[in-house]
Amino acid sequence: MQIGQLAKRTHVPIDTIRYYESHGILPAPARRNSGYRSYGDADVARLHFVRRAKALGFTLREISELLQLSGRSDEDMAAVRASAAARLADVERKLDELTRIRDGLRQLVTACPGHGGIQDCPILGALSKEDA
Amino acid sequence: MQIGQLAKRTHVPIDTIRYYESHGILPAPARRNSGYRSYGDADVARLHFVRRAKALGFTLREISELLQLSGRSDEDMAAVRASAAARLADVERKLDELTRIRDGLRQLVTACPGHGGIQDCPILGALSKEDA
DNA sequence: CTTGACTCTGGACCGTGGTCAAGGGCACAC
DNA sequence: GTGTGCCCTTGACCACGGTCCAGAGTCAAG
Repeated sequence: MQIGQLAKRTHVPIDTIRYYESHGILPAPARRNSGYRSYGDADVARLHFVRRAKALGFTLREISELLQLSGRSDEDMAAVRASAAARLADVERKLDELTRIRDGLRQLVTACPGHGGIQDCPILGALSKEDA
Repeated sequence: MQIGQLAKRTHVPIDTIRYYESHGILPAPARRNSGYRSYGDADVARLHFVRRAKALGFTLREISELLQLSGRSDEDMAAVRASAAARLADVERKLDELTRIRDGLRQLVTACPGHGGIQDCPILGALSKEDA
């Protein structure tokens, strides 16, 4: 399979596939005599892996590490679990933060009557307050 | 007040203040004969505004627009409220997405026994699946 | 008068995750 | 052998939000 086929099957753009290769996320594939990259089903699986992991919020660096791990059959799965747990903790932290932000915005929107002179706007007032 | 004082009072680095000015977030301040920027209390308030709005997830572009609005006293506050409401909707969308991600990660972490050969790891298995 | 702290400008650089373009080679049909 | 479509590499460029640097000017204290 050449790169265009791989791109179509995985819905990952060609440029992005080459970008992944150059940044160590994907292994360098075999080449034909022509220099064309030659891919197999394992590469399709790897790109699916990348897509799904990205959807879960893993960075490309983390994905690369997971893929390294998955290639070493002597490894224990503890490291993989630890990575997922770290991601989970991170996501939960972000959820907390975003929830606080949502509550703050709700307060602002609720307090604002939505019409009248701008100098009376409680949103702008609240944002200009000294104390963080 | 010169830029170093403003930086100290607002806990915004000097370079960042100049960056804001060059990107239209802050107005160009008056200059002394020496060319030094000269700030007043209004600039302190504006930087507090920026800090707080950033903490609420507004982009610099949005903050800039809010500041433009707040400077035009003939404006109605409807536009301000609309901006905050748009931000709120955006945050709620992100919360939903992040919640889905959290649930996905929880499933993975729960399913993984945390030890054993990597070829049996349910996390790597789930991530490699074809279907998104 | 010198020293040190502060400020000025312009432009380079960072990380993240790509995206695009130029200038060339390869493969196959007609 | 020429057209068309695919592929190659290198390197520039994008948004975002800064951060840092060099080389020069300013200002106050000792």
